Amino acid sequence: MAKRPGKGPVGEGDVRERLLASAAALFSTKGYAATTVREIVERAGVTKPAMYYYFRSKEGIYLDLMQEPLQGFIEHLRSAMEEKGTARERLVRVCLLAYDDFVRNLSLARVMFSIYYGPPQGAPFIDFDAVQLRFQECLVQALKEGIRCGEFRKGNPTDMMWTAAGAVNVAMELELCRPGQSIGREGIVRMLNIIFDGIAGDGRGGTGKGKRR
Amino acid sequence: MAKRPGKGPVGEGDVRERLLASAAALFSTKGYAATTVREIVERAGVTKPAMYYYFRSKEGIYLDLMQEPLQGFIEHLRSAMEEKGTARERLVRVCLLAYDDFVRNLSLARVMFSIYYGPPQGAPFIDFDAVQLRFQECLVQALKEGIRCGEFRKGNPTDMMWTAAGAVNVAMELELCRPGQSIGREGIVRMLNIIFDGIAGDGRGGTGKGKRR
DNA sequence: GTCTATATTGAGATAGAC
DNA sequence: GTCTATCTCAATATAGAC
Repeated sequence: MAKRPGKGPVGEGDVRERLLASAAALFSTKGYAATTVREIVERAGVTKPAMYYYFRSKEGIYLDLMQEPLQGFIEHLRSAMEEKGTARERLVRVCLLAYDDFVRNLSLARVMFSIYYGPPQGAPFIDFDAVQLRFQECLVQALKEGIRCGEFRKGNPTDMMWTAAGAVNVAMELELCRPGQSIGREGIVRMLNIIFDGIAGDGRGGTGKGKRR
Repeated sequence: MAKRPGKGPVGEGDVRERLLASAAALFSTKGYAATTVREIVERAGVTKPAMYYYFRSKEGIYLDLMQEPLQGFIEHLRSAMEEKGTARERLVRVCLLAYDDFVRNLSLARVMFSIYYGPPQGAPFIDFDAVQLRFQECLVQALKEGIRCGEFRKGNPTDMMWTAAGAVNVAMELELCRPGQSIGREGIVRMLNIIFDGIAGDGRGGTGKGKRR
């Protein structure tokens, strides 16, 4: 009532949005446990009861914050898998999609990373693993199709999936801890090309050790 | 004085060791910020002043805990790079070494992961990036030698390094969040073989898309 | 060296006015 | 809806006895 009754395109954002943005920034720079609600509300320019009004607790604002981008990613995966193309194209597309979503929500992705791979920090449980699994299933599906139609050589699609997922993860992790040196989408494509083509000698006179299978 | 004056092989561990073990377990299951000094000392079976006697603070026990394995890893890298072998063998060796050290110190590695890739959680700064950089330099060195002597095809050694590092990271991350399904050392070797050999069609009648360069 | 007891600070959360 | 003021509890850290 005091500020905006909730009408029209909000310029700076209403209280709820400001609280979410503030929490995202703080959780991602200090961590969930190390962030206090006092800091969240101060940064948002409101007081504590405002936070407890919109979200029931510190856990509540965390859950509201994280779950929406995760649902979005699942949805993006679904549509991407419906598009056409060769197996290789589909694989690259899904990898870049994951990376794009990651970068778009970089702050929350940092929080997710630290909780998914590390200790929960007292934060309420979110099933990040289910999302990760969904992503990996998409990769495996593309790889299996590629193997079936002869686009890829025979082999263990799960191993191939992990190798490709590793390339995507590396690009994400670079974005997290050396933002300036990130290799970006182009880097992912180059890594995937390496995986597709291999790096062992191509007859230029190497030792030829790599010619297995 | 009350327990052991510090003589002979300590069976269960003296107070200092018990405190370190307790802190490692708690930091890795709850996170640095979410772990309290009270929990650390209770699990170690001592009282708070004992902790403040051996370490000056919660930050102190964290630093003592993390730094020793990091120094060990740097040292292991150094000796591994002095051994002989083909570039491919050296690359695989360094990757497995990193993985072995990671698994050996899994609890602390989990804490490191969450702080290196995520928010610092209020923990004092440790230059994990310098260690990571050292590891990557070893990989690049092996790759450059392999390219120079024709064992690997020409290409960007940095991109190749990231791809290999991604494979190692994936194995580590699986160990962290799906310990039962970890692909282990053998999985790393299989992923590196994929990177060496590529997964694109090998003339079995595929679309032949992969034959760039 | 290790304890009991306590100081001190700041956390998450709420009551109740407006 | 948003505030001031405050409750309650647990955190890190320390003083001082033994």
